[in-house]
Amino acid sequence: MRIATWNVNSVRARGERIAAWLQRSDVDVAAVQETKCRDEQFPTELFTDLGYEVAHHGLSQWNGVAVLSRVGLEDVQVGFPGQPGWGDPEAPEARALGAVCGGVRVWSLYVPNGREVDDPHYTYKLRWLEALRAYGAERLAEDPQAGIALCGDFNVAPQDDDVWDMAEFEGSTHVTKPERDAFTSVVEAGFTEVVRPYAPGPGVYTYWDYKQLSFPKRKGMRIDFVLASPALAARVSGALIDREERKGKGASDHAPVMVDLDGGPGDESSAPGTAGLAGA
DNA sequence: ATGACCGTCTAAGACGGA
Repeated sequence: MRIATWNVNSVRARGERIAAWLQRSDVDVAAVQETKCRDEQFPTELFTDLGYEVAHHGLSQWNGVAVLSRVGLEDVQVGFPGQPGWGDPEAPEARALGAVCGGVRVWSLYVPNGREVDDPHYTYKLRWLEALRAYGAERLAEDPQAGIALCGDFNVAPQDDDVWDMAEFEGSTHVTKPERDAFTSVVEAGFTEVVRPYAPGPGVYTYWDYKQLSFPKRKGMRIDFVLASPALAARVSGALIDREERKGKGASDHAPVMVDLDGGPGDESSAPGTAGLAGA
């Protein structure tokens, strides 16, 4: 079974491109972030026409998360228990959607950006990650064998090698110790980041700014991850950051990230001739 | 070449992104 996570930066601006990528990449389950639309604006038919079921949660032109699956989509959860809110009055944003697909609970997560270190949005980001850790820890305490994938744009570069030049990030969000500690806490709650072993750095990223020729100059950040529960991590057989999809006109500023799992629907051993992911 | 921001809301700039 092949799962993917991708911050698409508007599903309306890029729907055809997303659909073509899904089909070309033989993806079974996709966790999608930054759809930038309300539910009634989501181009559902683009994906149902390809055999995917669709769950989307979007409240405005901001944020928006979806799960697309062709291996079943059940028990949809809008947000996770304890998810912090934003605004006045404070309310949860459209940043988390979970569904059980092919026996795996797949979460599409869009962690708040943080904006600036001295911005209230930064503390919101830290609270959000702490709440995610607490939720994940609770789920694993209830069922240590649960297959859970925390997929998404974490908006944290956990290691110095995850940005092109640490000196350029002096005083910036995404690389501060509190953010990295918050990310590490989710990992230490039992969720292994399963992509890095197959796509090691340095110089391997998932995001490149649209500005200043960042992509051709290879100035990127690794901020999109798949964090797997112990039972799920044991099934991972490969992973790939598809930087080809960042090329050309009409690309998202994030690349899709794919992970292959042994067993479950679409297992390679039961589908001869299907090539697995080779890694970086 | 992979090429010098992009998307949304709204009608010219503001906001968010990271």
